[in-house]
Amino acid sequence: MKLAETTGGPEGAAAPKLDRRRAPDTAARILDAAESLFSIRGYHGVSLRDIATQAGVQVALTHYHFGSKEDLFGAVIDRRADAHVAGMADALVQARQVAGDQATRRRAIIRAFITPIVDRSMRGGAGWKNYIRLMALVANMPQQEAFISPFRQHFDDVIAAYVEALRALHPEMDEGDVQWGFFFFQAMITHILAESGMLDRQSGGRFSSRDLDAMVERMVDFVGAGFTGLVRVA
Amino acid sequence: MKLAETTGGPEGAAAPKLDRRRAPDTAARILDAAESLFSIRGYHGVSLRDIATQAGVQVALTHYHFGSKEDLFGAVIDRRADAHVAGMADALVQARQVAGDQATRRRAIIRAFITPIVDRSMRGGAGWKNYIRLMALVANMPQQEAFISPFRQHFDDVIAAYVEALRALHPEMDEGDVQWGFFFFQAMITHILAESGMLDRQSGGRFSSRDLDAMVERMVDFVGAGFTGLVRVA
DNA sequence: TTTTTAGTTGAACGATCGACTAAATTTACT
DNA sequence: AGTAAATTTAGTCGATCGTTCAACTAAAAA
Repeated sequence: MKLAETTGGPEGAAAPKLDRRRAPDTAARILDAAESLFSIRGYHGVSLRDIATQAGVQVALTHYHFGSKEDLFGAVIDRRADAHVAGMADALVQARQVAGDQATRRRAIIRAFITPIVDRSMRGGAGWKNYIRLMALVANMPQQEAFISPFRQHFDDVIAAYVEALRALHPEMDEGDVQWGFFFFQAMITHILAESGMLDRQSGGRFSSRDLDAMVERMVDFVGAGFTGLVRVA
Repeated sequence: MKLAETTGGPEGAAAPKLDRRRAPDTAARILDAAESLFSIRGYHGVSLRDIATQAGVQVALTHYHFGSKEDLFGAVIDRRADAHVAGMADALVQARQVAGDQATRRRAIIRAFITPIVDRSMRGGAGWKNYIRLMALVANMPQQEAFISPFRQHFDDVIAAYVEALRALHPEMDEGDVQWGFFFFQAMITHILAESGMLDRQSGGRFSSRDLDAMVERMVDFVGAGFTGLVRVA
């Protein structure tokens, strides 16, 4: 997954410097186009020529900047991953400081998990909306390890931290049941984010993206109450 | 979108012959291969040559029997749709006859919705397992109207019937909130079924398909309790 | 038996795919 | 200004894509 590198010219001489003479925005435009197209039609449904055309550049530039098609896909994932993981981790830190009864603190953690995702999708601009949709698309093709493993590499730790926070909050529950609950929660998010892209494109859908805030509230209600259903009664 | 059918010969004469020219199962083999491959790699990730090879037939036969690639995809969907819709409708009829308090009857409806799906995936044979996985895969690419609309055409009515049954059970709830709850429920199912394909292929996964029955129970617990969280307190 | 029809075969079509290269152009630094 | 590195252009490569076709086989109908 190399980024812009020299095309293997005579490397006998010269310094190893990586100073980027001029890269106005070509690489970013390619990433934007790839992000947008991959998130809608999937990896196989998009050609490098599609991407180059939408970016307004030559096909060869995709190879120059990002290598193979798979590498480009990985670069799209990597670009925003760290920022997003950091946002999710921050939200968890704040949620852990919420005081109150068990239900209140649980709702805080649940809300903390989904808020950064929906926030970026709704208010982070077109790029983030596409990125979130791409995350959902990839999360739904688990058969293809090659596509999903880059995502897992980035997000596994922070997800585990959320599960641990919920587990600590529920000493009365089986650890496995807590994992089930969070798994159900993730499944809901994944599907809804995949669908949200359509919903604001054609306004005839079930709800507009403006209603996503309301949906988050209903989701926190639903998931928070759902966890109580997982407590085994003695 | 014809299936392998007898060519309507005059069966008035002779014995109960089971004629069939010389293509006893070619069309079905093509559908099986397409179902299996589409459900794993998606529409664009599969070529007609892949399908023909796995079916052990010539590429041209896919066009002879089913027309274009898109038509073949539609034929895969259509083959099992009616049987599956009927199963879901039957389960709802039985669930409506369950007596008890609100929570009990609600659990019956929830369980009725997911049981036919998981049942067919686990105990319906390889074909049904692939079909269910394909349903999940398609449900998660809502941007592509051409792929999802055939599914909706089949399943919209029976899904509406489930929502109506839950709504009748919850006169105290907003109709919109009932729809939210069922939408969350569907989202969970969709994602989990997409993932279940992987889980029994590589046994290192989080759970084996034998544990799917246990998962259904946890899911009924979770969703049933989740609905209580959607009731607006006055 | 002859004719008709459904099914199958193997090969090819034009188009497009991902990958790659050489040359031209632009930039940063001396 | 000169130069070397960085970037962009235009084009080619073999492979594969979905689709089409004419020829052929075998069973059903006449």
